[in-house]
Amino acid sequence: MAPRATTRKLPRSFYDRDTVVVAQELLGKHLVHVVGGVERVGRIVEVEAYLGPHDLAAHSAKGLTERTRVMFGPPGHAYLYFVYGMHWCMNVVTQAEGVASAVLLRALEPVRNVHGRTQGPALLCKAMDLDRRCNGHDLLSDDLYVASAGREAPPIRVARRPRIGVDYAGHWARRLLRFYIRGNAYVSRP
DNA sequence: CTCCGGATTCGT
DNA sequence: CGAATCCGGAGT
Repeated sequence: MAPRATTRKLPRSFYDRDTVVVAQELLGKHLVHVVGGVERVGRIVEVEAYLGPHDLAAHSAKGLTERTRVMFGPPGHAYLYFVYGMHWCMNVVTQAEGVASAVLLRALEPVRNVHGRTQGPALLCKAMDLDRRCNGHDLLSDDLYVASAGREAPPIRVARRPRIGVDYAGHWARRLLRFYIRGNAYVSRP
């Protein structure tokens, strides 16, 4: 099936840039996951940047381990992790291989075939059918990727706030590394 | 091997 | 505000 003329898959070079820039530019883009012939699509409305091993809130601050392996890999891949014994959360890996940075997807606005709530990183994964099977997945594949939203996409205003749930990270907890579309109803914590 | 705590969510 | 619920990572 030919891709829609109004949306285009983002190239590797989109992810191979400064993580804060990638985070902000992901807002308004479409996350696409094709499962069993069903194309689930959500508009990204809230994200957080995790900058690398020096960022004490980032998983990669613990160094290269089995869990963080994908974060250390090349850009444009999905890093999914399991937390609190029950939840999956999805990141997109940014910057060059060896630079362990990523952007956490925190909330989506449903576009097509999305069931249930999407306000929060774990709810987002549940609604989009994302779990351990997607960890390490190439975002230039045909079943999991991010696409531009098309020419009809409205202009957005971006809000910057501290990241959620990283109080253990000292001064890094106060950095303004959470970004969301101002006024959007699907933001998890406006 | 054991122990600890988490980039969350839900119910009280 | 505390429980749910499991696994990676750190320590013995």
